[in-house]
This record gives sequence, C-alpha cells and structure tokens, in this order.
Amino acid sequence: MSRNKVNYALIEDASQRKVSGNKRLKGLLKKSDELKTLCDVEVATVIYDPYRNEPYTFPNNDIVPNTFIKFKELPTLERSKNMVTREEFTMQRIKKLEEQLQKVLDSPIPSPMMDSLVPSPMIDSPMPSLMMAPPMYSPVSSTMTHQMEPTMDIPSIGVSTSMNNNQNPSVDLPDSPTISGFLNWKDDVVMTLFDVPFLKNINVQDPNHTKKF
Amino acid sequence: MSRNKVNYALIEDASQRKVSGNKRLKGLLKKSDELKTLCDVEVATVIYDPYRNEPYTFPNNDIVPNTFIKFKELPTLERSKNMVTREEFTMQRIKKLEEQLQKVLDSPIPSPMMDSLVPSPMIDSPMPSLMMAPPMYSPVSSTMTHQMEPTMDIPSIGVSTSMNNNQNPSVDLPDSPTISGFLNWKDDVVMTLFDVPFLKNINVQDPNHTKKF
DNA sequence: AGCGCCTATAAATAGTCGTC
DNA sequence: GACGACTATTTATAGGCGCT
Repeated sequence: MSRNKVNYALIEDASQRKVSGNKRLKGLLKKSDELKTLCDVEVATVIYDPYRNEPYTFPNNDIVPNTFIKFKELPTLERSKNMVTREEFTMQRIKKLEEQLQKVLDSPIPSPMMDSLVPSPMIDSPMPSLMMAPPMYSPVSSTMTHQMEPTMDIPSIGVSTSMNNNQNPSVDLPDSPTISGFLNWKDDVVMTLFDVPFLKNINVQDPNHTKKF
Repeated sequence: MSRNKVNYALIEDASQRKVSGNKRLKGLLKKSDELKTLCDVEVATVIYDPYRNEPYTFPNNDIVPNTFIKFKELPTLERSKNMVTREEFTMQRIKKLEEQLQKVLDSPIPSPMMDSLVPSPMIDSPMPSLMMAPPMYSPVSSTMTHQMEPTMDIPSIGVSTSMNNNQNPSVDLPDSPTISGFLNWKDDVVMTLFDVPFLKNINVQDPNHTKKF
C-alpha cells in the first residue's frame, strides 16, 4: 500500500509475507477497534499462538504474551481492549445487554411483547440464565461460540410503531420469538474469522506481489 | 479519515454513524480480503440482517441480499468470495486441509508423529469424520462455531528439526495431541466479531467526533 | 433517509535501513 | 531474521452533492 502498489495475490516471500501480515493485522485490529469505538460496534479479537501447546482461549484468559504481534504496540488500542479474559468479554456483553434491556423497560410505552419476553424477576437478577451461558467451547472442534448481542431495538414489533407499522407484529414475527430466539437473532452481525498462518511455511504461487503498475 | 481528522469516540449523529460504519465495514472487509489473499489467510465474512426473521446463517446459505451494504460494490472482493454457503466454506476448509495433509504426507521425511496422528485410511477418505463435522449451531445461543484450521506445519515437532530442535518433541508437546486436538489448536487464529448495530438507535455520548485539530 | 459518486485529506503500509 | 523507525506512496474515507 505504500511505496509500491500491491498486487492482489499471495506474497511470495515468506518473511515478507509475515512482515506484511504483521502490519496488516495490526492495521486490521486498529480498524476493528475504530469500528467498535466510532460506531458502537462490539469487537473482540483473539490471536492463537501456534507455538504454545495450550492455546489462548477466546477472548483470552491471559494478556497475550505473543511474539507474533505485540499488542502493546497497537496504535490506538490498548492490549486490554483487545485482549480480555473470556469472563471479561462475557461480562461486557452482559452489562451492555442489561443496560439495553433496562432502557427498553424504562421506555414510556410498555410493550406487552416485552412483558412476555422479559419476566420481571429477570431485571433484578444480575444475569438471566440464558444470558449467563458463557461462550461455549467444543472440545472437539476447538470452536469459539459467539452469542449474538441482543439489540432491544424492537420498535417494529411492539415498542414503537413508527416503522413497519403496516405490518402486524404477530405476522411480522410469526416465529413468536422466545427470549433466547430474540437474543440470538435480533442483531446485525458481521463475523470475520482470520486464520493467520503466515508464521508457517506454505505454498507460494505468486512471483511478484508488488508492481509499479 | 479524510477531510477531517476523526476523533476517537462514538459518532454522535446516528445517520452519520451509519454512513461511516458502512464505509468502514466496506473497508474492513476489503482489508480482510487482502489479508487473506496476500498472506494466505482464510477469511469468512457474514452479515446478519436484523430485519429478517430468518437470519442468514454462517457463512451464509444464500448470497446476501442485504441492503445494508452492497457486496457487489466491494472494491476487491467479489460477493461470492465473502459470502459463501456454509457448505462451501466447510468444503474449502476441508480441501485446504487435505492438501496440506497430503503435502506433509508426501514430504521426504516421514514423521512417526504424523503416522500416529494420521492413520493412513484417513488420506483416501474424502473427509475424515472429525473434519467432516460442519460448523455447529447452538439453537439456544445462535452461535457460530468455527473449527480451527489445521496447519500441518509441524516442523518443530517432527517433520523438521530445523526449528526448536533443542526441544524434545515429546516434551514440546506433552499433551500428545490427538488429531482433533491437532486440528483444533495448531494454528494462528485471529478471530474478530463485529456486532453492527448502527442501523439502530443507540445512546450517544460524544458531542463532536471530528476535529480539525 | 439512503445510495452513488467525488475529492481532499488522513491513515495505512511497502520498502528500506540500522540494531540486536 | 525479527524488530523499530522512517518515509514515499498508496489506500481509506469524511464531507459534500445530487438523486431517489
């Protein structure tokens, strides 16, 4: 992106690829953080270090002592912003969820739908059992399981009729969403997975990745 | 990022925030794609549309008819590159995995470790059962489950001794990784989750997000 | 409002050098 | 051969404008 125009192809030289990947990862993380901060987007980022037998879990149980990229060097981010413990991440989501929930419940127009969706005891309890469930790990697939952020922005289905008022709520949501269903799917989510193998030897196919144009 | 310097804070105006988010998401996707292409990083991207009852599944069963961002407009990416079906994504991973596996197995130095790791019948079968497992969905948490990409780059543990040769493999990997374990954790992974609520009304805290400085 | 396009400017980064 | 620092450039994008 800079001295020369980058060719849209795999970088041949492994070390060059790594350097570039390092920089780009750094930039990508910054972009992610900016998207989160500027646009109120929740971002969680994790790096798994292949040279450890015990992988860092998602988000991470420790601040990552990763030699691959030094998070303390990230321009805008602090390490703690990107690398949080799994519990921290979960709690952050819970907190935000509760705030949103409370906000809706405090709204002037109490929605019968909300009543059915949110039993009152739920509010006082720090964490409803459904939300309580931490990110799940499959021992087999080593997966990260991400629970969708509930949005509580359900104007079109009850709280407000300013939008989609031409639609019958019950028709609009024939599925009659349960709380869990509501939590699950009522949000925009962009999910990106990056497998980052540029520390490894891989096949190379591109001769020159940079061109003067 | 351009006409004015951006303030590192939530964008106040919702519409402005959305516009910015739109652009930034676009840029982020492009960056992701570049990281993938230039550095051989696997990237999968999905957008969940909150205005549909049926969410797009991960990666996606259909090309996304999302009004939120038009993927066909993404500079470098094609839509099909980002938005693939779940099956396609799974098969891509499988294919790459098999290629890497075959590559290792074809390497001049047969590793006893590989032998123990990879039973020969596995090679001929198009898909070992372990790998066969598609991304899992939890009906409760609506989660995407991502299976880590195996790297097959295990020079430090058997195939090659050029690195980490001061370490005993058995000591280096006391866990005696099974195939599943190997698949699970033997790769760098950067995982980023973006919840993208800028289609919604949210609290605003920042007065002016841009400054001439 | 949302989208597409444009342009000026901020930000990202490829290439390079110097250190360890 | 990884890392830090330093530019020269490319790239991303905030702010407009016009359209719908």
